[in-house]
Amino acid sequence: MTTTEHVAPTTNNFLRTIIDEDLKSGKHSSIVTRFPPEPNGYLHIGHAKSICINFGLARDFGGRCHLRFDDTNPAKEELEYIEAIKESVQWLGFDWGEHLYYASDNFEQLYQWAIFLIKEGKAYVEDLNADEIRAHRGTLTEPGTDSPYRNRSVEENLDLFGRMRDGEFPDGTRVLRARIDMASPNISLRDPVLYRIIHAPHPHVGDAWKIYPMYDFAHGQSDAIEGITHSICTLEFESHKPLYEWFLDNLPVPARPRQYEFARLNLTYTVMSKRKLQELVQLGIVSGWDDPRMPTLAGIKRRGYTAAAVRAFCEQIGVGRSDSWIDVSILEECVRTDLNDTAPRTMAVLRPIKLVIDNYPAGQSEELQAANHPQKPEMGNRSIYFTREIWIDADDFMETPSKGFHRLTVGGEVKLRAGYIVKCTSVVKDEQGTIVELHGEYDPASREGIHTADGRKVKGVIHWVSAAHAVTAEVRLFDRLFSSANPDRGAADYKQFLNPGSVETLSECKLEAGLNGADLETRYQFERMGYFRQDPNDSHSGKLVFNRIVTLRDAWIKK
RNA sequence: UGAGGGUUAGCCAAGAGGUAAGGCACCUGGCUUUGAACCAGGCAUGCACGUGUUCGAAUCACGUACUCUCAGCCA
Repeated sequence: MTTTEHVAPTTNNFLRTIIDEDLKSGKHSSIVTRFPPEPNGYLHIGHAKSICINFGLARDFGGRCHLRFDDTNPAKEELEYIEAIKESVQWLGFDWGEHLYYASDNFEQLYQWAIFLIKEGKAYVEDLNADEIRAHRGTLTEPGTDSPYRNRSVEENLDLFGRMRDGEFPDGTRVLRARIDMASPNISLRDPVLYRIIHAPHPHVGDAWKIYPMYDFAHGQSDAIEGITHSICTLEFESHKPLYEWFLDNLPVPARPRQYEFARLNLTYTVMSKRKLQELVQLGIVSGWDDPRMPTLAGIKRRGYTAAAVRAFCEQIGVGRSDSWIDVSILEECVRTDLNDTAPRTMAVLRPIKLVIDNYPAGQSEELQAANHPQKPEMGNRSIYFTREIWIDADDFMETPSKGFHRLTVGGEVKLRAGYIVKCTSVVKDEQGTIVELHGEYDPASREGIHTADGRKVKGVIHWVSAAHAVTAEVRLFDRLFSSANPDRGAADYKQFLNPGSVETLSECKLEAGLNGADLETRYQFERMGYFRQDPNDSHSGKLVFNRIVTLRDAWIKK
């Protein structure tokens, strides 16, 4: 890649070690990996880890990575998801080139291999129903027992399997099973189901098939067909590895891929299971799969996170085999690091309160230059305007300041960022006693620096916007969706840990005029407030809507 | 004693018999017109525990504890 992104130096991991050795020993001259999602939902940050591992390894070792849809269950899959998944992978910055595959494109070959197993006496048609099969399977501590149909003749199996394919039997009446070992301590080897009958249209191959292979019968063989060298999946598939290998050993496959497992990503303050994510959408707890609070790639993208930041995050968390919990703050820190570098600065007053500069003439205005980035003069300046009435943030004023507060107070002075030093002289309140307006004076000689005419240093610098020039916008502030670090853990319903304040909508925010009509893609730093970007769905010229991507680090608020 | 994994600092994580990388977090100090960023420094006499092998063990052996995964016609 040619990006100049910040990426933590890639540390070694067990997969890199394995690949290094395979390349060095000549076992492989180049590597082929794959990212194999089932198109049954939207991708989330956990998938991003897998994508970065698979595509990243291929990139770093000069190999290639395929995108393969593991579309073996038409009951759950949809075209919509296929498109959304492609888009997310591309958004993350990866390219499968010519190598887009579907497990369903291998259905005929898989079917022939099933027949091969039947002829070898290694597969049989099962007439038992699902409950009976379960009863025969045994338990974790007890062996299973053979099905009465286990010893059918090859001819009968061939006949029945052909009729299954022809659609002669209804769903659930028969399955094809591998004939392995009902007493195996590894349950996935107790005559696993290979094919089941599903009369449903398939998003990729239409209604060509009435029987569909299970994951186990499709995955390794698809890897072999595509010439995958390193088939990398998550740890829960580890117990399937002997089965994965059993098929490769017992079928005339064209290659011998190897499966390796890594620990899936667990992130704090969110849930990651597809079922729960879907429930949040269905119950209307979030606005959709792309709600900016969702851990989906669609949500993260809409929120304004950059792909570079997500990649840096995946690089930073590493790859291991031990169960781990990554704190969301690490993801947020990656976003800040990326945006600090690239985001132009601007000022926005989120909770406006008016400050009237009594010693500045009404109707007058003056143009000031503000740097777009304090450390990058090459990013240029922008014009802002100083006038008699300006907006400042309500949080930047305290009538009776708490200890350590160094913003504006009555009688106190503060520097307006890129502007003058102002002093607050009085407070105007309504009958209820709420502050409606502040009055103050400015020091005309204080344009440069933070020192007053008599040499004192002003402690606070605050952001502000000219009332005469400001544009009004809606700003959405997001917080974590859950108030518990592990809403998923324990017996309690995860929904009871929902954070009621996960979104706060402020509708009367005052922004610099330059933000009106700004490019939708540009991420800005609203100085002292965080990083923001327009909501791609809801923001338009008539109504500006900004999402807060992430706050700035705040050493003051922590105290 | 069903099988298979895992355990290195608060959170991740490198390490493959030669004396504990790195990142985040945290703490000091510096710099600063963002309480931001940045810079400098600090942060494991110890690698779940125990025993053994060895001149030498996070690395090897044995045992123990805790923890995760598997009993879908899901992936």
